[in-house]
Amino acid sequence: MSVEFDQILLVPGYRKVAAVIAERILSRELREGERLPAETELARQFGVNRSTVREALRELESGGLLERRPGSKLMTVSRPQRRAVAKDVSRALALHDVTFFEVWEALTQLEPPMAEIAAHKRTPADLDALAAACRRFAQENAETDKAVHHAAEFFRCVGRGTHNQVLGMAQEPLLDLLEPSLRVMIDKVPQARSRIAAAQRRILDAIGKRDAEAARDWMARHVRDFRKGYDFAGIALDCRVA
Amino acid sequence: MSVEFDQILLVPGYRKVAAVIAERILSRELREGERLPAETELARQFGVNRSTVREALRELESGGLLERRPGSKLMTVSRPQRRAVAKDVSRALALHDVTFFEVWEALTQLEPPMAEIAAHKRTPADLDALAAACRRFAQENAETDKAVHHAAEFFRCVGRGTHNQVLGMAQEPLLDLLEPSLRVMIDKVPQARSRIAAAQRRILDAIGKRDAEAARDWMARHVRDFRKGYDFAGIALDCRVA
DNA sequence: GATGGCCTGATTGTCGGACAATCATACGAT
DNA sequence: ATCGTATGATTGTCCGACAATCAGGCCATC
Repeated sequence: MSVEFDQILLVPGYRKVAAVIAERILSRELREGERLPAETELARQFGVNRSTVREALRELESGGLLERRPGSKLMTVSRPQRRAVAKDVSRALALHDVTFFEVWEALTQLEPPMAEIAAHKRTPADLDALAAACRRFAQENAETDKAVHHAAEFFRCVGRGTHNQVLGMAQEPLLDLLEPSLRVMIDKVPQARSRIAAAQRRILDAIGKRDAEAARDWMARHVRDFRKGYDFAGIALDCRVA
Repeated sequence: MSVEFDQILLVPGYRKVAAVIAERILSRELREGERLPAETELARQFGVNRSTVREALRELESGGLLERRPGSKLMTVSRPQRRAVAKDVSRALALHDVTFFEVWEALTQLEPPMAEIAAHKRTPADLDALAAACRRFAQENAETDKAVHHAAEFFRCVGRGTHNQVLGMAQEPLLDLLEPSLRVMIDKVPQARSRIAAAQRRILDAIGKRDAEAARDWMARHVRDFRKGYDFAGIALDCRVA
């Protein structure tokens, strides 16, 4: 029988400092918007050098737990912004060689239920936002970039209509990853713009009438249409996104 | 008419350095596992001080683009690990006061389709893993912590069975957020363990037989059961997760 | 030949101090 | 009341330093 030892792990100071501050934020002992002490003061309190504190701050900053309000020096506690987190997720997925198919498949599973829920839970304000997004896509779709952006924005409005942050957060990286392929597709498929606009109107209408079933169905068609667009544009589905 | 100027933004050096290195990694110019030059060398190349380089490295490290293999000094390029990214997501959601209901609702929408896809795409190896997870839950469910962990692990196995990284990544934060409530529930509801075990067996069976419809249905029931468990255990659904 | 000890150089983690640029604030002049 | 200025605080960046650890080579011992 052999003697076994656990691996001893020595955590560097900057990570300990970051962990302590992060814990304070997670436990809501430090509230959002609260200003952190100056670096020298933190260094004094933790009993480490300012350089060490700064490295810890960089870690927390990139994690979105701290931010600096524009034109201010002191760091303030903040909740990670959805967009920023989503960006990290899509970056990670891209590096893991996610394919167009995987993104599309996830869309087919995620978006229809979201439309259904939005039909139930949307407020008048949500509906206004959705209508505005639909209008914007119909009117400003000449430039490919704008068209793509507005198409994604429509999905986001549906997401907000669900009043479910978890679903909204799950959707966000999908849209990031969808964009590049959507750009190619809209460019190459002449009828793409009109078909997207038509689908958006149907979905908007269904959500407006609180017709959950119709919202789900039209959203399902809308997403299925993307796949046809891929085929038509000659985008290989097993090709990685980035 | 007033003259307007765009806000000028001065990006600190450590962020520029981080951005340049990140771009190299994203563009796959730097490949996974490749070792980064030493800090002094990087400082020389970028023409900045080593402290500045170090702050940039902390940013990339916490983003998962760099890591240090245990027992090594040089940093190596790495792809962000799914678990780490998911942890960031669930942390963000928790800070945004996500409720049990939102998590549960997302589960109801996400898991059944995943079971359906897994029934189609699972390999024999996936099935083995799923069966093992099912067995582990059935056998080691005395300690609440183990039971919770194994229940989550079963979901993860289903996720892997979909062979869709996007869905897998969407699922992961849900499981993180589910755990605390599941812990309370399993503790307070006597029949929870047996019901979960039964549902797992049904799902496993359906996926094994490639019966997509049954897999979806049983997964839907499985998740719906959680809600009953919440009610039974007296967990308020509109209560925030953390 | 394999093992272990020892030396040397490279690298990181941490420290202390320094300084210019910017921010916050109060004070005073117009 | 508005503007300019002085003053102190804070950050971004730099320099230099040192202990601890890692990597690799050399050598003695078994």
